[in-house]
Amino acid sequence: MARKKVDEKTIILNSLKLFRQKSFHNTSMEDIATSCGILKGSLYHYFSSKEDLMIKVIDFVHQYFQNEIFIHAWNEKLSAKQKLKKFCSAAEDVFFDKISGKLYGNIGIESALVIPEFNTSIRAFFQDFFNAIKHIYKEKFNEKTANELAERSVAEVEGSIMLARIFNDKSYIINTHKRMIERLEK
Amino acid sequence: MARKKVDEKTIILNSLKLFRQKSFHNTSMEDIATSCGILKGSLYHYFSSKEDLMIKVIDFVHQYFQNEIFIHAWNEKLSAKQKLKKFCSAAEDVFFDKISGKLYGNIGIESALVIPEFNTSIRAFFQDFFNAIKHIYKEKFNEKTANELAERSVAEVEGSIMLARIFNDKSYIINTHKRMIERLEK
Amino acid sequence: MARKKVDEKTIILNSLKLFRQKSFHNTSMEDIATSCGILKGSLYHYFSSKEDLMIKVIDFVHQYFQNEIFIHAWNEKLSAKQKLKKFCSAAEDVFFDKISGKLYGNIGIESALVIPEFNTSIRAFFQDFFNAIKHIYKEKFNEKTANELAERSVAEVEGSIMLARIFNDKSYIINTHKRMIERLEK
Amino acid sequence: MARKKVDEKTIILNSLKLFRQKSFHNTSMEDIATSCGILKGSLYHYFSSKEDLMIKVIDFVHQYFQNEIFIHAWNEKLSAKQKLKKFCSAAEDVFFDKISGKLYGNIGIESALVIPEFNTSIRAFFQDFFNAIKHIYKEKFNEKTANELAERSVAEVEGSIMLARIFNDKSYIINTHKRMIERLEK
DNA sequence: AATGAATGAGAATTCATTCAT
DNA sequence: AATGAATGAATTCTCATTCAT
Repeated sequence: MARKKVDEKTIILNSLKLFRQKSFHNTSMEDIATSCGILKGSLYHYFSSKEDLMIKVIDFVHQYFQNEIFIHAWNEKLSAKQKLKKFCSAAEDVFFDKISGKLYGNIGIESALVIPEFNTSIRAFFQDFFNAIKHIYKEKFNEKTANELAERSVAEVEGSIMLARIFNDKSYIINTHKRMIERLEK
Repeated sequence: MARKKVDEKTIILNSLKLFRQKSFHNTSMEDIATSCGILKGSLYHYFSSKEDLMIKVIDFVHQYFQNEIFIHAWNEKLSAKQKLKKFCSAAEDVFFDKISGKLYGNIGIESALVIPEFNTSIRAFFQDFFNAIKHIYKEKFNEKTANELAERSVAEVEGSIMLARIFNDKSYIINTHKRMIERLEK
Repeated sequence: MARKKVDEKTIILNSLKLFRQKSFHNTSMEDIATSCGILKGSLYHYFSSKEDLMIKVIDFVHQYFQNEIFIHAWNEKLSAKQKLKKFCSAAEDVFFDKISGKLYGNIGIESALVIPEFNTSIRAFFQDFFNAIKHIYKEKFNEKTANELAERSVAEVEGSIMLARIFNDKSYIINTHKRMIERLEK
Repeated sequence: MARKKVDEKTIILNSLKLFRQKSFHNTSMEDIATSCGILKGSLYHYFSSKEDLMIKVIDFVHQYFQNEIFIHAWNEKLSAKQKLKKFCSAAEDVFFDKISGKLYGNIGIESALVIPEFNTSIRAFFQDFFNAIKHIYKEKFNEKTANELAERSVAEVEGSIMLARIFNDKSYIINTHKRMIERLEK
């Protein structure tokens, strides 16, 4: 069965790391292959193109966020505030690499407009992000208000990730999270 | 032979349009030259490299925002609310192309990390953005609160521009602007 | 593990079909393997290279034509005209796929010059083709005339197969066959 | 205006030579560039893709045949026999390279099926080939007969070019031409 | 100033082939 | 025998950049 050096998931994880560090366009298939310890051509066993790989990376991120972050919003054993605290704390773990101290970007931002398929996957991600936040706020607020608070929160989180990277300062994200939690208390 | 077909500003304006529509990486020097009615090689009379051009585009945008948008924040003949309304309305003019109906992106988002020089220019831009908003809020709030409201506003605006493009729906931006104005009333 | 999924002949038949539909260069080893229900690597148990496979395909075609088409020329129970009619009818069965309605090409044309070994096999094929036709015409004509008629017929048949494919119209081949039969009557 | 090393026509001529010697698939863009004394990438100044180049090569051949060979069929100062003799003699000049002694193939044969655009161009070529021959035969024969003789001639010529290459013997073509001329005398 | 030709490095992708299991 | 993973060389194509005119 031949010496297996990598599997699909490893490639996706390595690609994700590179895409978040250097962006989609600044990462070559060669970079990805090297990071996996295989040759460029071998990537095409697993993914039919760089774009196919990107879509699978986006979907992996989506699923990861679903399982590790969004999920807290739906845990009905917790109060709204507890949900949101767990949510934010899990999100912070994703954006700050404790080991390297690096700040990671959100892969969607730069790639959304490259091909329509990327946008489809990215919309699905944000829809679930929005739904999770809205569900939390609905414990305290009516439909309309929860909706607005969720829209505002998603925008603010995404904007603060951008600012955090530009200024290399994670407090933008932390402050946004604090405000999201405070809003529950009013 | 020598007569001028274009000037630096025309190239910058055309580049800006393309970068906002298609992003830095998806715009080639050829695209830019074509949009200006000149040939690729001629661009190098004005800019030493694509990156040099990009920096000048960012600085142009910075200056444009300064003169057309941020400036309203410092017009002391206006009330805080009037300032902010003018500010937001001017910003909307920049992001929605009334003629084509298209939504334009924020060039900074995808290019900030390409080369350090981009980041320097982009930081300067956001610093002035932040200062303008903070100045408005300071009419009604103390230093600390104004600071926080400005940080929040900048993040929310940037996030909502991203969402507006992804979902092709400008109401994300309009709603953010509304909330920014409401905050003055509390 | 070891049980046979395919045999050499199945691979040759599948390859032949693909080579005739898509040509040698436009058919990959992967295409061939897929059409046989096995994996690419497994082909190398039967054939040492794509070229080795091609030679065996050509030789198979040669043998097939020998047994199914050329053979009628040597059946001395038949008249020359009967021989030729059977010959042509059998040939038509090979070039028109009654099920798919497709027209198949002659594999030799495009591959003759790829490697010398192909040419050797292809020459042997045409030699036998020519001999069969000449034998038929010799019943009615002298050596020299039969020779010329055979040369002419082989050229015309091959040219008409080409035209039939280009114009997707099998009547080129049918008309050529008609003329070959008419020539016996003069 | 920079040192011009090649022009479009030179590239087309060099490509034609290579395609006829080695076929479309066995000729790389690198081969073509080298034969022109330029680099691979420079070819894309003149042709947008290898296929685009191929179409222009086919169209060049078409035009060349039109001006150098088919044209004799329409020279009404000549008798039918004179037309055909000039036609055949001009054609022979194209297929035998007097300098190298090499026999050239007909580029259409192997490439007709690669992309639909090739087939369109190749059909146009054969249509004009057929029309020219038919016009000659119409001086002596009625519509129907001229039609059939033309169809037969085109097929026979193409088949004999193939045989000439396979057996490396130009007499296949010469004999076919002789027969075409003889048919006028019956 | 502008041109247009050429460059050359590098990108994605293809594919016949090898080989350990 | 068959697999499936990996190889590595080749191929098409892109694109920022240079430079003689």
